[in-house]
Amino acid sequence: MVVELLKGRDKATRLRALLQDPRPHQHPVPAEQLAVEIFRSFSESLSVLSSGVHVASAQIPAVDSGGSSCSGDSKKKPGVKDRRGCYKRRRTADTRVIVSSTMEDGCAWRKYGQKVILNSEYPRCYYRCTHKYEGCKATKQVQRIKEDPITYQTTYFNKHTCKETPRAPHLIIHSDPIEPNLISFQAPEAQDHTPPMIHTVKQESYKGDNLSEDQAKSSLLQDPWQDFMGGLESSGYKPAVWTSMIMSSSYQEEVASAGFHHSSDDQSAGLHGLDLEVDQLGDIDNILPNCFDDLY
DNA sequence: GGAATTTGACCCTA
DNA sequence: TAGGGTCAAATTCC
Repeated sequence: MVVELLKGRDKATRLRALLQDPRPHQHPVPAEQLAVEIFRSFSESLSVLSSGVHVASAQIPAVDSGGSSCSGDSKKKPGVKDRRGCYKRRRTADTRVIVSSTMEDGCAWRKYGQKVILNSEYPRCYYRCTHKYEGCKATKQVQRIKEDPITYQTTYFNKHTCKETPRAPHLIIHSDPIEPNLISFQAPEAQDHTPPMIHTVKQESYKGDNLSEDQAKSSLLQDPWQDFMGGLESSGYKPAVWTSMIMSSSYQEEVASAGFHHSSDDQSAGLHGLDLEVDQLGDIDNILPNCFDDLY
């Protein structure tokens, strides 16, 4: 993991130099390739981190919830009995885990329970959507993190089927069992009604009326980003690592209708998500190297 | 007085 | 059978 983080930081530093250079075409490695490699370093690091945590929790009995209590007494024979008491609600595609400094997410929730969890210092709180009796099955569990008590881990189950929508997009640590390490932002519309999708935006042709090409691009890409950032600030989310931006379906249509091509191929999704961030934030000096420093 | 929260009891799963 | 998830009566809040 350390090796991958160092590689990533090195690539980010080179990308920064490239972007600051008035003659970027003279660099041997293009920015696009560096971005791909940076994204790969993030993925590899998170993959290593994930497998390491898994191994640790299997070897050390007394760790916090997340798989701890299943290991039990070392004298016990491995088998069915070792899973006793390890009941955990099964996660589905609608299950999302968010780590945040606040429990607030803009939705109306009603607390229906609180439990002391084995080996957890803090109780787990259970919430359901206020509109349960209108048929909304959305629930969430909130638990303070043992190692970082000012941080809450919120697990969402089921999508809101009511008209309630959160104010801000969310930092989602994993939204899909197939991609357990994906760190992504998901727009409210996408979170409520559509499965997570990473989309990319490339300018293919411009068919604007009175706006210049730059104005059109700016209006399409910058405004949602500013809303997104504003939403983050208002809701207290301060993520340290950003890897991709997930666009709502309505915004994809908006982008497409203005002459921008969008695609969702897995191979390039991370790259263009990263490109978007670089373009919009314009602060590459701090973002990428610091991401790796934070992880490191 | 209605809505939200608390909390002990019960249910479900592995 | 232990422990996580949910229910519902009691309590608190507005």
